[in-house]
Amino acid sequence: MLALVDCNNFYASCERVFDPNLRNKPVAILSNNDGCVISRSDEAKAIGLPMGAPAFKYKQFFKKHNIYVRSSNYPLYGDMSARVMSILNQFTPDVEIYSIDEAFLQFKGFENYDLPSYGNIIRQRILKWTGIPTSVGIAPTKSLAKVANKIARKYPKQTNGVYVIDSDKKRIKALKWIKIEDVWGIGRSLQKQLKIKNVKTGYDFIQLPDEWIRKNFSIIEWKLKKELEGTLSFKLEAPKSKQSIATTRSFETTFSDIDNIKERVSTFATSCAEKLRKQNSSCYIIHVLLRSDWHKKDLPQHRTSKSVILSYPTDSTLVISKAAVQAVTSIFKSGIKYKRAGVIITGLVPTNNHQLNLFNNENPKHKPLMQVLDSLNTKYGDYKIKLANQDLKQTWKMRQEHLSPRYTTKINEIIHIK
DNA sequence: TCTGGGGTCCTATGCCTT
DNA sequence: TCTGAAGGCATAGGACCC
Repeated sequence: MLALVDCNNFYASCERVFDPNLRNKPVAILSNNDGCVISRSDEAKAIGLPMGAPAFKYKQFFKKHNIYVRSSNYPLYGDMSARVMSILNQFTPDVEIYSIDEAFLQFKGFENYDLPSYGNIIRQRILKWTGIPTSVGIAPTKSLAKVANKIARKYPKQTNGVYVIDSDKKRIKALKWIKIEDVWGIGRSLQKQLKIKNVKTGYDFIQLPDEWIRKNFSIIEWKLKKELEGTLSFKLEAPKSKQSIATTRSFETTFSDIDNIKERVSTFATSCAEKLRKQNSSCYIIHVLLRSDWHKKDLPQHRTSKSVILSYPTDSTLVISKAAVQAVTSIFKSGIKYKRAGVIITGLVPTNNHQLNLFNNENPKHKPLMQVLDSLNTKYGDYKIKLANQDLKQTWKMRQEHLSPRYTTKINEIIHIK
């Protein structure tokens, strides 16, 4: 059996742990740049605040309904997540951290356990030790555990936050209950195709013939069907090293000049390179994206990207930034108002263990230079050492008007008790 | 004025080689 | 030497997740 443990309204719950004023009140958390709503408390959902609501359109709404608004505080959420996950590790050695707020637990050799009560112990311990409420779904497969979790979340009073699918009868009942768009792995596009075939629930989906699914969809949907029928197809995954590292952002305004875009791209490349060195990897593929404002339908649109393949793997900011800037210069079109750019690095290899190229290798001076750069940036934090082509005047800053303190990761922002 | 960001995986396509 | 089929690979783009 597998359990899916999911933190309820995770970001909103994290804010509540440290600010009791927010308890039992409607809370909304905004995305980067305070752009749109990405997490809501139950109270905010009940008022009718939709997921993804653009903050600027909902200013009045927030005010009218006394919704407490917070900017996203990722250092805080990341730290709270690590605490929750370490608690889960006490219950079984087989834990797959699926995302910042959820994890799958596998119970091998737990046949004699009373799983509903075990689920309850998990919930209670997390709540007591971290203050984060969770829901637990238990079932023979991951996809069914997801369904069970939805039921636990939807009916907290009846289920006490834990629901177990351990019989065919319960499985069929659950599948007849769950809407097709709420099934894990069914997104907007698939939902549209399935509605044409009159598939409205998870149960309708498993009635479709295997061949039809195989022909019209990808292998994933076929596996999904097996999972919903009770056959394990998605195994618990071991932690994998990352395939790619990305920094992509929307600009606070649009840019039509190459200089501003080069500066942004250089900054994104620098950030990717720092993340890369933190995990002791090097990369040899650099991918740059550039895109106009798709909300402005009347303006000419341009969406483009370019990859650069290096002849040797590198973790040098200088090399990665130079390649990214060259790439973006070659795809830039004048006369377009660009709104968003990004740098994605792939082809990741461990730095100390990669194949050396006979003729073409990293400039040996870069390694000590990067070490100095990283240690200075760690020491002086916000006053970073930058490349000359980055934003030296600090004119660019993310909007975060409602940011809570980093209670758990910065000593001078720790909670005060009066 | 102001509509997120970071990932993974799959498929279609085109080119090259066998 | 020509030709078509088939497989491998890289790339771009889409779909999905949180």
